[in-house]
Amino acid sequence: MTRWLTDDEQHAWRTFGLATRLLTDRLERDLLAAADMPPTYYELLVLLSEAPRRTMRMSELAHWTNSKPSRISHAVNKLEQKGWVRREHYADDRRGWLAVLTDDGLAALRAAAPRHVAGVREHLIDLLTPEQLRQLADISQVLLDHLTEQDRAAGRVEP
Amino acid sequence: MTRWLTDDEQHAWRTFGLATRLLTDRLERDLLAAADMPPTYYELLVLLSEAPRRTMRMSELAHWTNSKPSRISHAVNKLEQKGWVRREHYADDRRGWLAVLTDDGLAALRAAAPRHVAGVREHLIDLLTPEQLRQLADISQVLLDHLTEQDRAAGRVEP
DNA sequence: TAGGTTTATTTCAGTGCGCAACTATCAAGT
DNA sequence: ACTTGATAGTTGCGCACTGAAATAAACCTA
Repeated sequence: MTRWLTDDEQHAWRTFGLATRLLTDRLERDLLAAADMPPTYYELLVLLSEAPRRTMRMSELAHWTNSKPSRISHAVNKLEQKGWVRREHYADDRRGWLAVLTDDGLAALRAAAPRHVAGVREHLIDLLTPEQLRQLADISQVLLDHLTEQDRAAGRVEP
Repeated sequence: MTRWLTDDEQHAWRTFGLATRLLTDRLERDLLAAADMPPTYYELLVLLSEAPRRTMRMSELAHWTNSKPSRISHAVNKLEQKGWVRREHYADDRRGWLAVLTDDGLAALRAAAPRHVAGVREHLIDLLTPEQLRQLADISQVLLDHLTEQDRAAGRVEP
């Protein structure tokens, strides 16, 4: 027997679901239009740009984007073709590979960033009061803790 | 010159973005596993189930899922193959078509719903206090108003 | 050094989507 | 009535993304 949602819960869920979908659609469209950069790529470039030596192992990329290895392999192939990323052997374990963000890649990211930030401001940040922004961060943190905890319990990631 | 995000803003945005992505991924995976129903289909079935006579015009479906006509056409083809939806002429304008949710379709939806609701509870609703739920609804409403207002200003929908 | 495990790649197939071309219908003007 | 133009929807084609499975290479342990 199911615990159905109350009207308030239903309303919250629907509004939330629709709003987030529209928001992400919008940001992705804008990013693609402005920088010819699929959202998938952007995420990977950001991860690399913030990593030490602008470098990450393939498996790390897979972990933080929680995706299968093959997906990363495909994506890095594309990024390598564009000249934004290059592969390097991982010295300590020669099965492994490192993805390194090139200067061109960093430049592309820097070129795309302002538009993206402007979009985030326009469609999210600047719409909310500081109070609401704090609330949103708190709520998101709860969800995040829960979802990553789930993954951990399922034995999918390191502690 | 770009107004970059402050640390607080950055944190809110990242947490929010990641949390929503993980949440939707999770719910979609569960739904697919439990009901063999792609999230895309589910959305359409829900829309139809709540419409008068369980019926909607193709263009309405396109509007409320904000997607291109062709996408709806393809999707309804699939749903029709499954026997969950049937097409009917629209009497008042014979260019138009109605998508009608069949009894089988309603049954499939009813079968999938409990799992889905349980997931929404487990990964969202039950994690938050009533206060937080209200905050989330308010915030989402702000985003929603803004984004649909944008669409309207761009002349994409009726008032 | 044999056997099992881990890391990553590649091939292949499936999916979902949009664009462009097309058909059919309607609505307006002449 | 007849043309013209707009609207509703479909279809075919190609593209991009993803995952499953098979493979190869390096590693680890007994």
